[in-house]
Amino acid sequence: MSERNSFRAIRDEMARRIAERLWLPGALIPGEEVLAREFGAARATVNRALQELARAGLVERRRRAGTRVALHPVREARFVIPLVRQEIEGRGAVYRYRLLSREESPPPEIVHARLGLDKNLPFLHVRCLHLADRTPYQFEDRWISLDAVPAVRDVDFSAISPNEWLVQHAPFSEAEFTFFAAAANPEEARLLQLSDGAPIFVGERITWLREKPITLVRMAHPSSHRMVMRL
Amino acid sequence: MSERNSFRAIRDEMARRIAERLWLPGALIPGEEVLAREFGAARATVNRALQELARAGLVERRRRAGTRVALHPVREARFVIPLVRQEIEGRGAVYRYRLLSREESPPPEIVHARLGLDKNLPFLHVRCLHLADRTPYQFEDRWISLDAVPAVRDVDFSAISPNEWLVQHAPFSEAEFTFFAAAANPEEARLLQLSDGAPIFVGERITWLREKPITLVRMAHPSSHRMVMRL
DNA sequence: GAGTGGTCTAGACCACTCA
DNA sequence: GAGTGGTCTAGACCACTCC
Repeated sequence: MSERNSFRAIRDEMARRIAERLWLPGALIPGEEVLAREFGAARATVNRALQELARAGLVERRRRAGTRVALHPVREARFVIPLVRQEIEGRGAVYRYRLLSREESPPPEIVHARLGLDKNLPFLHVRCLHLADRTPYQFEDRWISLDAVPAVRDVDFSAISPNEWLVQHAPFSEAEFTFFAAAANPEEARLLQLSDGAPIFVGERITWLREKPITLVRMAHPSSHRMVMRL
Repeated sequence: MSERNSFRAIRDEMARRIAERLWLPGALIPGEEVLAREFGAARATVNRALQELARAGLVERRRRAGTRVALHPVREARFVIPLVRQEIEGRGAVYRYRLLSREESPPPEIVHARLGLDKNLPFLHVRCLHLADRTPYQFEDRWISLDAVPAVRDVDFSAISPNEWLVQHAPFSEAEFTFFAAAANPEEARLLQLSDGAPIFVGERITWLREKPITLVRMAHPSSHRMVMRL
């Protein structure tokens, strides 16, 4: 592993040259063929290394134009989409779950607009609370499309959370996440045991399966919540 | 493109089989050799398709054990680390920048602890404001290690923001991001034109170059701020 | 020990884009 | 048209892990 000619070694060596300014930002670096000769590797191996650097945002590649060191390393971080339960248990706390309400209901205008729907489709509205060691951790307010996930009609969600059930029964192909800060409304404050207007951390998620909206969920956390990711 | 035997087509077809439960969660799927025959492709091509599915969290692969459909699709989203300026200009607003203070100073206990430093190193403390169309967008409060980035002593940051300068002059190898909601303290409220105690969205970022801390920054946004990522 | 995925090679052809 | 990256192939060997 990490031999002189492994794609990892080649990738890391090239990353080093970029970090240490041997290859300057904006500069054209040698072509794959040349690098392959230099590193004593096949072109495919160099290609793999370069593709990883491109994915990491360190270089920009274009056919015919060649590979350049990125001017503004538009790097990206990855973050794992957790199950609330795993998130809580991962912190060594006991996970508890409480269903607050579950009813079929037409979604309010704002939800409708958020999902980009033109016609009125039947939805299931589920509200529940996730606790860590008896402390409120997340208030989940969710709309599930009965059109996209009809099976959900037969699930009562008293034992399993919608989060968990959907992960196992309703695959998605696309998702959009939005995070922001807000002031707790009276209900959120009560459920999360905060004072009125206290800052909360909100995550909103919409998922689709092939253009069809599956679910929209709003997850509210007390301001002690930390969302962490590493690069 | 997307021919029958391209790695994309193979990847998408396998993703479809997983989404439609033709391959059940936890089930072992055929080996690369078998799949290669089925798709009329080389094993390397199937391998690339499977590696992408594994990276997306749809399958889990282990040597000798084979490839299984993930039980809990631990999927991950990617988000790009933006330059504030690009973020603002990307919204069609005019970017403005104001330096508030710049001074060498030993970091407070809390910063010190956050960086995991044992000895007292010299730091540069920079505070500045980023505006979108004259509206406060982000208050940046940053500590830069003079030990790791000595060149920063000669930069006065009145014309270029530390964010932008560092991206171009101080590469990093590791980064940690933390996001949370908080209540604006009096200074933050004044600078962001909010009322005292209003909810703000805070991003904290620490970057390292080979174990050595480069900078710690706290970025505060008004609660109208949205952080969005797509999968 | 044997079976699976992980990686590498050498060669080939294609796709895109610049001149 | 020509040069660069993008992808595929066929074959090979290796590394890990389960039996």
